[in-house]
Amino acid sequence: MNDITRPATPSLGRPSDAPTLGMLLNMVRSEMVRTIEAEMSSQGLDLSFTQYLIIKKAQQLGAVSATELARAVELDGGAMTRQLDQLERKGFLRRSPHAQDRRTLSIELTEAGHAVWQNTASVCGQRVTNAAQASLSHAEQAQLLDYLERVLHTLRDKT
Amino acid sequence: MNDITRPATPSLGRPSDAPTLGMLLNMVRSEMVRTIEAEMSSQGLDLSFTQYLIIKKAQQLGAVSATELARAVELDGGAMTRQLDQLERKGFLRRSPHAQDRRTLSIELTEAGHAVWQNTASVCGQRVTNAAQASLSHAEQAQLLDYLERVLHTLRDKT
DNA sequence: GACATATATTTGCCTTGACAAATATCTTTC
DNA sequence: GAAAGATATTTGTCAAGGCAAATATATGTC
Repeated sequence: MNDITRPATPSLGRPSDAPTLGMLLNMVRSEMVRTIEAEMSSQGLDLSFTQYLIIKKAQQLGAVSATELARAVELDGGAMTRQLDQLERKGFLRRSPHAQDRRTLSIELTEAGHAVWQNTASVCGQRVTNAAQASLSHAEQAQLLDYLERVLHTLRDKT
Repeated sequence: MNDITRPATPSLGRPSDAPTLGMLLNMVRSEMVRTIEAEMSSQGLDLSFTQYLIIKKAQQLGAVSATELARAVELDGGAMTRQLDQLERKGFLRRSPHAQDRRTLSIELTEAGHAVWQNTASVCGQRVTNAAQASLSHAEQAQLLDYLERVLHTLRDKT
């Protein structure tokens, strides 16, 4: 019965039940997220992947507004407010009023925030990222990133 | 100030603020999901990406249990129950008792389910997948999938 | 065969993120 | 400079998914 429902595929291509790009992205991403969170947890650091990204970006960008940060990590503004609440409660960042624009916040890592990034979070991220790509040569790793960037731009520009 | 906080990166590597693998996967995946959902919506088909995957898998696998289906699309069992509720309500699939095991359900696409997959959902998925990979040659597309599969297996086996 | 253990499905609870409305504050236009 | 429109943040609401408990049924052990 399977022979009938499965239309003859050109036998040179990939098997018809091989994971497609969307499915694969789904799986690789969630596996990677899980692993990074587990790695941080094993170091006694209780951070979600989203919070990991926020701290990373905050560290890269220095003082930024919530909106800029939200754009940088592709997170909804409302969700960002709540994540900032949590990260502020944990003592990793600080909201201060913006000098020129009273609507805007200036968000910055605290000392504890910088420390947690340098000593733990970035290390966990690096370790997992390296482990994930361990079966690829350096050239292949670069190619993978390049392909993904090209796919991203194609999806955004065209469609 | 930025010059200080940003440690000198080997200038041959990628710029230190270039998106990393995790971030890129995040972005590409969500863009792809959004685009497929938009494509289906434009065809008058109201399906989430998760539901798209469930129908796709159900179509590939024929009659399956909820647990098998859940594993196939990497979805929690509880979440699967609720998705099946919705898809059953929409008339795209059917739950019947399993002949040998009274704990288990046998899940199968209805005629409407098969039709919606063949005529609309799979077409939308194909269109978006192709568009996403349009800037890659066929060889590069195959390589991208291969890299992602290798990354996935590395993450799963090792760590 | 009774009992302990394992598995399938469902349900409740909780957290997260998207979306929209509310509020406060710029910015532009006249 | 007042009104209209744009932008930043917060809050409410909702749907989705993960986890754990509940229930029903199989399976393995003695």
